[in-house]
Formats: sequence, C-alpha cells, structure tokens
Amino acid sequence: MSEPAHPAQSRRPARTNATRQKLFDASMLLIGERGPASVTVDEIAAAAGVSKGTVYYNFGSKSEMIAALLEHGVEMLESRLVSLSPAAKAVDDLQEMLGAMLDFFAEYPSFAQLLVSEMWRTPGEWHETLTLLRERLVGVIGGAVERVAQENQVDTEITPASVAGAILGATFVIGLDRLVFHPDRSREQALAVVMTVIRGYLR
Amino acid sequence: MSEPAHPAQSRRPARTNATRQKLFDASMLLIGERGPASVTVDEIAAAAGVSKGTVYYNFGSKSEMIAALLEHGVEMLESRLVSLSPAAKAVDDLQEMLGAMLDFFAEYPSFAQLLVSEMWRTPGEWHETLTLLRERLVGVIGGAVERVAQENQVDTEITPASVAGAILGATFVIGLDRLVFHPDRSREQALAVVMTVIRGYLR
DNA sequence: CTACCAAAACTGACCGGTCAGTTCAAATAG
DNA sequence: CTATTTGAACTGACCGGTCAGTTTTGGTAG
Repeated sequence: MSEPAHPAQSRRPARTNATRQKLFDASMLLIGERGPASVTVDEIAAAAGVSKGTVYYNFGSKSEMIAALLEHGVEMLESRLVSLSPAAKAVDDLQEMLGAMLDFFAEYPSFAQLLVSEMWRTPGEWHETLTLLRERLVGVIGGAVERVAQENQVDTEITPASVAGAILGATFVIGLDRLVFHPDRSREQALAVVMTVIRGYLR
Repeated sequence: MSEPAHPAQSRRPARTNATRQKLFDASMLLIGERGPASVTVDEIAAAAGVSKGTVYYNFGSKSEMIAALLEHGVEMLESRLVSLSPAAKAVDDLQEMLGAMLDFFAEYPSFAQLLVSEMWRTPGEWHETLTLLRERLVGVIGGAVERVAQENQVDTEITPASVAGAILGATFVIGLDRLVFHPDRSREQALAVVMTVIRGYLR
C-alpha cells in the first residue's frame, strides 16, 4: 500500500523528475491542442511513454496535474523575464521583456493556447491558480512599466497596473495571432505591434 | 425515417427560431463557463427547457450546434458594429466601435470567453469556421483603421491589417480582464486602455 | 564485489459511471 | 395535414480513478 503521498518537490528521487518532465512535455502539447477536457489521461501517459498509474502516482488527479503544468510553465516564463540583462533605458528594458515573451510563446505555443483558454474562465477549475499566476506576471511587467513611467512623460489617466495587464494580454493574442494566422510575420513586426501599446502610453 | 434534413435557415418555420434562440442562450452560458467538451447535450437541452431530441432535430450534432452558436454570436456583434452612426473624425468612429465591442462582451461574457478559448486552437474542431469569422471582424475593424490612416499621420512600418488584428485581440483580453479581474474598472477606463493602441499607431 | 533488502517508482488490467448519438411512438402546434 | 417537439429507452464507446503486483534504486552488510 504505502500511501503514494506525492514526493516532496524538495527531494530529488532520481527518476521522478525525468518522469515529470516527460509528462509536462506530453501534456502541454496535447492539452494545448485539444483542451484539458478532451485529452484523456491514457493519451497523455502513452505520449509520455509512461503508464497511466504513474500519472496518478506523481500527481493525485488529472486536475492537479494540469494545475502543476500551469505553474511549471509560468515559472519558466517568469524566470526568463527576471533574468534579462537590464538596458540603459526603461523602454528598451520593457521591449526586451516583451520580446522574450514572444519567444517563449513561439517556443511553447501549446502552453500559450492553454493559458488564454483558461485564464478568464469563471468559474473555472484552475481559476485560483491562474489568478495567482497572472498576478505574478503582471507584477513583473508592472515593475518595468513603472520604471518607464518614472523616466518618461506618460498618460496619468491610466494606471501602470492596467497598462501591464493590457500589455500581457496583448502580447498573448499578438503572439498567438502570429503563430496561427500570420506565420509569415517576423518577430520584429510582432514586437513593433506590441510596443504600440507602450507608445500610446507615452505622452 | 423521414431524414430530419435540417430546416433551411432561409425558411422561418415559426417555433423553430424560438427554439434555436433558447438553445443559443442556454448553450452560450454553459459552454462559455465550462468549455465545449465539458458540457453535455442533456445539460444544454435541460437548461434551454427543450428535449434532447430537439437538439438533434434542429442541429445534426453537438459539434454543428456549437459551430452555429459561434456564427450566430459573431453575426450579432458584426451587425452592431456596422450599424453604428458614423462620427466626424475617423478616430472617434473607431473609438465608438471599440466601445460597442466592450459593451457586447459585457453583455455576453460567456461568448467572449468561448471565442478566446477556441480562436487560436490548432488543430481545432471549429478552426475553419473561426478563421472565417475572425476575418469578418478584422475586416470591419480594418476598414475603420484605414480611414484613420487616411486622416492622420500614422506609423507606416505597421500595416493597418496587423493593427486591426491587435486591436481585436486587445479588446478581447481587456474586456475579459475587466469582467474577471477588475469588475471595479469602468467602461471608460477600459476603453481608454484599448485606445492606447491607436494612440501608439498615430505619429 | 556481491548478496540482500526496503522503499520508491511504476505498471496495466479492471471497474463503475458517463455521455454522444440514435430511435421512435405519441403529443402538439400552425 | 404537416412540421415540430417530446420523452424515454437504449447502445456502445470511452474515461477517470484504483490497486495488487512488479521492477528499479540506492544503500548496507558480509
């Protein structure tokens, strides 16, 4: 019996991490493409080259596995954003950040798709998890926006927080639009459109 | 046997339209909240106060019903946008249009949610339908953007079409953000943020 | 080096339940 | 009279979750 009791994340029991990574990769792809509800645990397990029982051993349920997947993805994105080398001007900093986001979405399109499809679902199975994750991203971007507001003349009618939210959302949809409807569009073009939001914020 | 042969849309067989409307309302709510895959046909029929058989008589399948739902919603939105009274300046025209979009999303939040969750899904069950519908909306907005480009100095590095796409996406996410995460935010504040994109486009 | 062991990790057949889709005779509305 | 709706039964596939049993791992003792 031995009560599975999910292995503490702090511990690093050899195989487990590799197994989890395989499950992340497989489920990110499948779930991004067809949605959490339409993908079966059997499919995910098969795609990861692992048995169904392993999924339930590592995560307690399908729902918890998806929550962990969401967290994992946002952590990856966040760590990329904060580890960016600071530029001379705050605007350039922000631009680099948004470029990194576009790159991330291009690298993990299924994750971006999953995020937009669940982000605003209310009531949603992962709404609380997503609210927290969103706040973290808005926080990172918001910091950069505030520095822009300090260095430049900006529209004081609009709060930095709402600008950060708009930028986050706009980057999502522009990134996905480019991947799905305009594969010809270059990274620079997409970035230019995203930066339009900032330009409109400056006075 | 009698082969149901879905009633031609052009015909208006009395009760049918009322039945369809009830099904639209009920399914829009349920599907927007929990996603197409998680909602059962029995649920939708019950919520619409209609029997399951009626669903299959009017639409051939669950999938076709959802496709019809998407079309119906976009048609409603489109008809609102094109019936707007033209303003003196093209920018004001665009602003009114985006305001109407925000109002529409506030009125049918579940539809907005459904649209963002399926819009970029590839391969998706309704991807072709959605591609067409998206083009129609981008077309309407794009027209207004082009008139702005004619009346004003704009950033020629960015095409009107990509601006239209960005505006459409930004309006989606800002509208949903407001409904879900910032119910305190006023319509005017949301509109101001959306208009930021246009401001950045102007030179 | 090897034999052994306990815990951790993994397996996959299996179960109970759910759901889309089908059918149809009877009722109702226009 | 015809088009539409009802409601209930049925099916056949599918799916999330369980669990008894198996394999792997990392360590310990001889």
